[in-house]
Amino acid sequence: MQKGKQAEIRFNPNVSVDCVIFGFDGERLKVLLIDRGQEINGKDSEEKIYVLPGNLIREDENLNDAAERVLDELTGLSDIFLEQFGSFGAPDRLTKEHDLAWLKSIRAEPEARVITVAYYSLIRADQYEIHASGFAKEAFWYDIDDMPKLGFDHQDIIEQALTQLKFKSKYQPLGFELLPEKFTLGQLQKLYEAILKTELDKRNFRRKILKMSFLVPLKEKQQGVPHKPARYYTFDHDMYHRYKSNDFYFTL
Amino acid sequence: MQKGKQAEIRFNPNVSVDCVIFGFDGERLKVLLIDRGQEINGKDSEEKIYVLPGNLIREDENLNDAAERVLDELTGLSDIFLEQFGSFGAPDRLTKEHDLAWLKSIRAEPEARVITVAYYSLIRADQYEIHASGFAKEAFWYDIDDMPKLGFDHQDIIEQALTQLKFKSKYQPLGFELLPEKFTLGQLQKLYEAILKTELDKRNFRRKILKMSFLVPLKEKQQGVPHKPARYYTFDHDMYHRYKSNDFYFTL
DNA sequence: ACAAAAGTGTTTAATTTACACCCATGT
DNA sequence: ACATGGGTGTAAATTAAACACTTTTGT
Repeated sequence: MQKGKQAEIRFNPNVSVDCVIFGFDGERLKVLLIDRGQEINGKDSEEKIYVLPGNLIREDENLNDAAERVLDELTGLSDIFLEQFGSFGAPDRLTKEHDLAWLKSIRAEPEARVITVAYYSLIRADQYEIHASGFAKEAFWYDIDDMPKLGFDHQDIIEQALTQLKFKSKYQPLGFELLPEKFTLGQLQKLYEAILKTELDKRNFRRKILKMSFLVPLKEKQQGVPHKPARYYTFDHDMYHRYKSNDFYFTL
Repeated sequence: MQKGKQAEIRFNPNVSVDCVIFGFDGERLKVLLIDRGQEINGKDSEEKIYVLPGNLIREDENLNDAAERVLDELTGLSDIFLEQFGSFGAPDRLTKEHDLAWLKSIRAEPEARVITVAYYSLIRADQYEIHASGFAKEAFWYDIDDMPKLGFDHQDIIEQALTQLKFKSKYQPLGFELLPEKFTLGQLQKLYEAILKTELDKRNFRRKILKMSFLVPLKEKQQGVPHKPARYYTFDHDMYHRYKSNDFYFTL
């Protein structure tokens, strides 16, 4: 991420990154979408088109850096662990008129064939502040089961991200890189339930998840809740990686 | 642009595909590499550089098609199920002199920043014929534990492909899309052992693998082997996919 | 006092592991 | 006849699944 020599920044016209940021609010799984600020029917129709935060990569930056930069530029989110999960780029990706129209308004080569490298992450929706900027007019969390019309092939990209998230969460302890600092076991269970769309037995869940040695209980407990306050846990990165490299698997 | 044939074929200068083809010969795991036909020290030194089969994509083809085409063009392999597993493209990917020298000999824009989308597959090394063509002077199987010097970041790409293969084989029944038509359970076990680098108990392996309903025994048996001939099995694609979608997991 | 989620064990069923011998064939 | 890998079952240990009540807090 170098700034300064403004005139020097060149973008690669053929490669972009897109970020699928899943957010969990304690109840439901959401995705972060941006309103690209395009009036679709001339008048101020309600038909807006939403897209994933994404943009072209710079010629001098690697893919991961590009993903982090673009996410930051459009939504203000930084220091988020992003995991690459696939690349998309059918030549007929640009089939919708409004997509082309929009590209003409922001790109030097709007008709260039673009391959996008997709990343995803999972964060606590309420622990980060979103600030739309750049061409993002607004940025919102959308419930995964109730999404608006999306530009390009972003619907497809999100679906694949979800598949990946489900798969990973089933066979690995939910990429804890993707999780917030501290959490209660109830929250963690709800998260799993939201991702896997099943109900889990509380006692069995706790036993299994605690058997993995990288969950560490904190002294801190919930406050101000109208029920028995739950203990917070955090997780030990070192332990986690040792565990991970040791060919582990687990199942819920 | 590159080929004299038709003036119409245009390549995207910034995006390529690379194929990591794993081959199993009944004993060991190999990778298919091509000799790009470059004399490295002027004289006929033994220091050749090998690369994965890969090349730029066309402007009008999607990524999967590009991978299939490029693989076919360079090695003669077709009808092989390829699975995308990642994209690579550090801006400093082009650090080796000989890589640049070679690109200058075959590309219109040899210095362009290239992002490559990587695919892998696994086949029976002895059931396909390899015919090097295009810029591939030769194509060989190399033992996974005894590989020559590789161009670009191909060493890294292969390592990640192997990790992916290991991971998948552990949690899914080894992408049977990637397997040959018919096989004995002994061969299948050896394959798993080669990938996972462990020994497996024969009886337990058979029980577990047969419990999955998509392995179907054939009437055919081995012939001409100096021991009790083994039964051949094949696998039922439909069953496999039904199984797969049903949230299954399994472990060896 | 009540509503709401936290926290905690045991019994039963299913799965995994370890382990050894006979069989069919080619040389 | 012998060398080679194919093919088979069982008992013991581990892991998964089902299940209900008491605790702590805010209102």
